[in-house]
Amino acid sequence: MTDLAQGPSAEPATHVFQAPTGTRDVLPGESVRWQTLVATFSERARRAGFGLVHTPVFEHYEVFQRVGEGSDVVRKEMYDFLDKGGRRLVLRPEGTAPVVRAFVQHHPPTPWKVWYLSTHLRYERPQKGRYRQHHQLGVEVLGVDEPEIDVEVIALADGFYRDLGLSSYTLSLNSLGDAECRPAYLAALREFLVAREPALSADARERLDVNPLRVLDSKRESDAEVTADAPLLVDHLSPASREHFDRVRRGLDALGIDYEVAPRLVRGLDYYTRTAFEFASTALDAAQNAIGGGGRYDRLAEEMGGPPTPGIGFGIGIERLLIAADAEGVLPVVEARAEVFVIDGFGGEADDALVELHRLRDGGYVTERSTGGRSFKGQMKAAGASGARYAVIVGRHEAERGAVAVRDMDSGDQAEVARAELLDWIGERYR
RNA sequence: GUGGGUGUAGCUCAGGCGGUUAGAGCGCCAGGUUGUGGUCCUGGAAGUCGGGGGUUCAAGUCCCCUCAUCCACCCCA
Repeated sequence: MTDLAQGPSAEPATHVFQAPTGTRDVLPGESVRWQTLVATFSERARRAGFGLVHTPVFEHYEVFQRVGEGSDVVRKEMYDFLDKGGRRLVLRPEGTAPVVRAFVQHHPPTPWKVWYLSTHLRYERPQKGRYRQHHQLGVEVLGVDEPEIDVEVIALADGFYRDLGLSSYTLSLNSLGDAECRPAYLAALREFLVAREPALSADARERLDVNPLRVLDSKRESDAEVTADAPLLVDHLSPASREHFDRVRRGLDALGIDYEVAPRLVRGLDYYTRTAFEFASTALDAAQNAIGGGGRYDRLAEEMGGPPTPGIGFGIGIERLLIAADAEGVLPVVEARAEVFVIDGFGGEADDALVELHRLRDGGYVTERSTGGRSFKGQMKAAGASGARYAVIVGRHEAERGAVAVRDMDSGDQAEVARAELLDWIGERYR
């Protein structure tokens, strides 16, 4: 990172009081949808026995280095910097590595099942559905090897989508093999690719060295042609990986979760082993259609200095999920509505309206008033706009009788109610 | 990181081949008698035309740079 002490740049300050490139503010309205997402996910996770975990927004560089030199996330997208103590730190680009680091650090009993809502930062060129700061809901399970847990994890994501009302999405499934079968397969793949290297794109050739698997999921047509008859890992799985994969498929079938085997699905993080999966929205025509993805990472805990511990998890991007929800017309933005609106008929010369406002709020009602000393008529307009069902008019005429007027904003009916009975009166009708 | 599109009022957008005080719809505010919203009518506030430089008698309009944003590539959530 550049030295901040070099001083302010000379460029005009037209943009510095805007959210930085690739970041966005979540304002009321939109944030209500976030709350819905989080509450829905939280409930799903709770019922499946997951506990909430928070990890720091930054970690030591090495935590993510383990994620893999072959991944773009590590190679070119990390926000890394030296702090004032000379530590090399990284703003968290993904969610799994920090959770595994926490697992290794605290060595909780297994199975360790956690969910999270976390902020992620990656230095990339933003576009719709891809931001420099984004948020993910995710889960991780440490210490369970059996394929049924893979099914549980995938089913959790699927159930969450369905809870939200999403239906236009697909699940792609693949196995990336294990330590027994992957090395031999990689050698065979590399041999195949090296023989055809001149025909590959520059990007693909570069990947050939760092992670040949990634050449397979290149979206470039010319590369796809070259690798059309390349050996596929699903055909070279070890008996153990084969069986694991088959049992995951059997479990998904048993739960009625549709999927397609995607032999070229690799995913961008190097730590995946065996099960890898990705959910993609079919309601989006944009290139950013992955609404969730994950897989198994059986070596990661050990690589971080912990005991050999299998793991599996997924992440779901909130911003992107909301775009998919919009495309499907679910989870609409709902404006906040007041339940009761208090009109001050004293023109600010008495505090009666203020008192009623707070009695109503204490009584549990979403209660609003208008600010700015507006006229009676202006306050009525505000009451209408607030969506409140009742306007409580606190004014001189009624005050003489120790009462207020309550107007039903839908029907226009208006009644006089003793102040002492206001809460009961509204309670009978509202609740 | 590469290529392309777009930046005019809070929002969505008009502004011919440069030419007077830059417009519309929606929204917002205020009125349409004394304390009553929604519809309607009238009026009003609100714009560094993204920013900087250049060409010109004259630039929202043309040129260059820059910033932001969107799209594609790459990759991912």
